[in-house]
Amino acid sequence: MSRTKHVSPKKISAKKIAGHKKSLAKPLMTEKMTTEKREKQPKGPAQLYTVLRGMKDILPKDGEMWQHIYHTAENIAAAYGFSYVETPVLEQSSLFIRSIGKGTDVVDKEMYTFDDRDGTKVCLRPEMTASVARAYMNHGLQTLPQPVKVWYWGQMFRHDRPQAGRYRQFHQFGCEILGEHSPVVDAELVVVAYNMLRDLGIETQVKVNSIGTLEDRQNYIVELVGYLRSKRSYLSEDSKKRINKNPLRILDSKLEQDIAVVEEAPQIIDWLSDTSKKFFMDVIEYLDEAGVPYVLTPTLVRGLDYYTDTVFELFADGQAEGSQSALGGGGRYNGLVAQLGGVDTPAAGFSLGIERIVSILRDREGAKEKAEENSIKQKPGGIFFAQLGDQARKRSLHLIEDLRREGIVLYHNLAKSSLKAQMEIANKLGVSHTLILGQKEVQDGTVLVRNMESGIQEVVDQKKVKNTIRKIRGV
RNA sequence: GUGGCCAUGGUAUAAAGGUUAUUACUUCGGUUUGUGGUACCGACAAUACGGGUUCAAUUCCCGUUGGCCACCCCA
Repeated sequence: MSRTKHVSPKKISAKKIAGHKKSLAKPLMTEKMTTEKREKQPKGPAQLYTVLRGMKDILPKDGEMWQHIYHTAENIAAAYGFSYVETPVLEQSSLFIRSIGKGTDVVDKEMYTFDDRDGTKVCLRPEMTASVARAYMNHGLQTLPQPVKVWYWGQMFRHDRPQAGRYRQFHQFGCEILGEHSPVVDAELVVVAYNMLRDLGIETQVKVNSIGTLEDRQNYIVELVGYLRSKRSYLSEDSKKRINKNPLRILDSKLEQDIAVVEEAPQIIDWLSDTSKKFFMDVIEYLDEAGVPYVLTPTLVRGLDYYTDTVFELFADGQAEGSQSALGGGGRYNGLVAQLGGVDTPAAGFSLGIERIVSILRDREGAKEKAEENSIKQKPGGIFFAQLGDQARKRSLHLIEDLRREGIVLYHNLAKSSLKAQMEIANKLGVSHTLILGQKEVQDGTVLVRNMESGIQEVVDQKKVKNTIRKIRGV
C-alpha cells in the first residue's frame, strides 16, 4: 500500500530539519523555486531514508497480528513437544551451497553473499534447515534422546524480485525432527503445519509426494529426461533449457504446453525402491488416521536438493493457484546431516511463510479493518489514567506502578497537562473508565473513577482503587 | 532475471499545459483556565528522482528509482 517517497530537499520543512546541523549533502536548487521557498530551504541533510527494496517494516497496526501468529506458533510447537532454537542469521555460504545445492535458484541467484572482513564467504541465511542441521552436529545433539524436535521463528533472506507475499527479508516458522526415521514423524510434521494454519483460521490443501532416495531419483531422472527429449518440440522454451539443468522442475511448470507433456510423463512413484514406497504408503496411512485432507501430487518436487522421500506443500484454500499461494512446505532430508559432515542422521521438517499468512489474514479482515487502519486500536475493557497538576503528575508513575503490580494496565499520556486533552485520548482509546488524579485527590489520597459511558464519577481511596477496578471488571 | 500496469501531504483522494494544487481522515493547537464522545476555528503536510519538449510542465516524452501484477522460483 504505502509508497516509498523520494522527497527532494525543498520539501523538507525547516522544522523537520531542526537539530540536524551537519549537512550530508547540499540540497539541489531548482530554477523554479521562489525566493520565499529558498528562505525555507534547509541546510540540513538532503536524504530521506527509505526502506530497502523487498524489505518491510512491521508497523503498530500490524503488531497485534504478528504477535498473534507468533503465539499460535509457540503454542502449537509446545503442544507437540518441540523446543525453541535460534541460530545466527549469518552463516558460511558453503553451508547452504552444499545443502540446498548448486543449480538451485535459491543458491544461484537469491543468496545474499559477501566477504566478511577476514575474507570468509558468508551469507544471510535463505532458510533454516541447514542451520539447524549444522547446530545439531556442532553441539552433539545426537547424544540427546532421539529424536530431537525443535522449532524456530526468524528472518530469512532471498534476493528475489519482490511481489505480493514475497519479500527479500521474510519470516519463517518451522519445525524439524532429527534422529528418527519413521513415517510417523513425517506425518506429524504435516499435522503440525496443518493445524498451525487451522488454528489461525486458514484452511489448507496439503499436497504430498515422495521423491524417494537419491538413487531412486537418479534412476527416475534418467527415465524422465529420455521421455522429455522425445517430446522436446512440444515443450516451452524454459523447459527445453531445463531438460539438462533441472528436469524435475519441468514437472510443476504452469504452462499449458508443458502440462500436456507432463501428464504423460513417467511418475516418480513408479521408480521408488520398495522401502521408499512402503515408507510413503505408511506416511499416507498416518495422514488418513490423523484426518488431514491431502492430495497426492506426483508432480510435486521441491526446489532444494536435500529432500528425500516425503515432500509436501501447503496451499491456502480458495487462493488463486500460482500466485504465491504456497504457505509453506517441507519434507524429509535423510542425507543432509551426513552431507554436511555429521553422522548419518535421518530427519524431516517444514517451514511456513509468515508474510503469506499475514496477507491472507489481512485480506480476510477486509474493509472494516482498512477503515480503521490509521486509528488507534480500541481498548474496550481498558482504563485510562489522567493527571492534573504538577503534584499529581509526580505521583502518577508511582500509582501506575502500584496498579501494574496488581496486573492492572493503565493507558496514559503523562506529557499532556490539560485534562481535556487527556479525556479526548481516553475517549479515542475507547476505554470503559478513566482514573483522574488532581491536586485535590493527591492531598486526600484519593482518585476519581469515571465511568466513560454514564459519566458517573466516584471518589475512591487510592489504596482501594484496585478493588474498585476488579469490581468493575467483574472479577 | 523477463514482461505488463502504476507513482499527488502520514492515509485516502480531486484537478488542470499557465497566479497561493482540491477535499476528507489522521496528527497537533485552540474555542478563558479540573472533564471526553458532537460542533467551530487554526496549524503541520504532497505532484517520487533526473533529464527532454515548451514562453510555461506537477500534467506530454525519455531514463532512474520504487510499488503492484504475471512469469521464473519459492515462503
